[in-house]
Amino acid sequence: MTREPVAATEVFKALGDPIRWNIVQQMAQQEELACSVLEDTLPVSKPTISYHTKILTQAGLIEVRKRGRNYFYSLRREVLRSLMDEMWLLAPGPRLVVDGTATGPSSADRPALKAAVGDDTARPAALLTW
Amino acid sequence: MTREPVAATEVFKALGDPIRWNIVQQMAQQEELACSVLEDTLPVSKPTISYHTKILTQAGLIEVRKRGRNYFYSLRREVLRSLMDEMWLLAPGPRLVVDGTATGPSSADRPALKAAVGDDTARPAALLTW
DNA sequence: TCAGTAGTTCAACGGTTGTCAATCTAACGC
DNA sequence: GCGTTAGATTGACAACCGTTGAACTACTGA
Repeated sequence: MTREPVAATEVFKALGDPIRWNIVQQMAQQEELACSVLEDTLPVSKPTISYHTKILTQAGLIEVRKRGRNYFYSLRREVLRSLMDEMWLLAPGPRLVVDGTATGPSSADRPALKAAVGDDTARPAALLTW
Repeated sequence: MTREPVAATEVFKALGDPIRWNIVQQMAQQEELACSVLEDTLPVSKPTISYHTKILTQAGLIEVRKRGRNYFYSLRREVLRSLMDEMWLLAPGPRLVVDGTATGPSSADRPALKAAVGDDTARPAALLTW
């Protein structure tokens, strides 16, 4: 649930707390992160961890899986990526666009800034946007 | 001032407010933005605008220039880019890295994920990271 | 010199956020 | 069933945040 697009500011706000940023970074290392690990690695109590994971969930950044009485969290990288897309619109820089839809959610409706990489021969798989 | 590296969470927090995100987006459109424009386009009082621009400045996101009695703000895009770099570490995806230092602040000390684009001939100017 | 203007700083206020102890719920092992 | 455990929820509280009117500072133009 909470699969409707979340406002960018809500995601930013979720990432704007040291503990939550720490959680997200830990999750990026593994495919799935057990709640008990957070209890060991974070300097806060259980209710506080629960509070922070809830905020991350509401922001769409993590996904919760319950297995028996254990909880496992995983990072929804596509949310992070679409946030990067939004930021890229404000501060464009070197970036690769795989032709078609492979780059991410919003690669299709981006301003027409594309230019072929390398020489002028057709190279359909890689376009450089600046 | 405030040119020392700012913590990622502080920048996220600065971006996590609708009014501040609006300001940043407006700044991305022009090279420089007059304070008076913000007064016209935002639904808050002058002191509030001052408060938000101060937070954005402290986060390193904008730069202030005073000309006579007018203030002009400009976006520091490199801060946005280095934030994207940090996020990219957590959620890698297609991305172009210009060889050397042209990509941004942290392209040098990134994990060794680089691979040459296209065929195997040396193409020093463009590296694809995945 | 002096009134007017642009924007900041200050003080105060209500609302939100982060924290924890206590409590609750659901699954586990016996 | 029954005690134990993992983790969420609740309630309370202090700290922080966003907003504003009022006062202030610095520049402008006559």
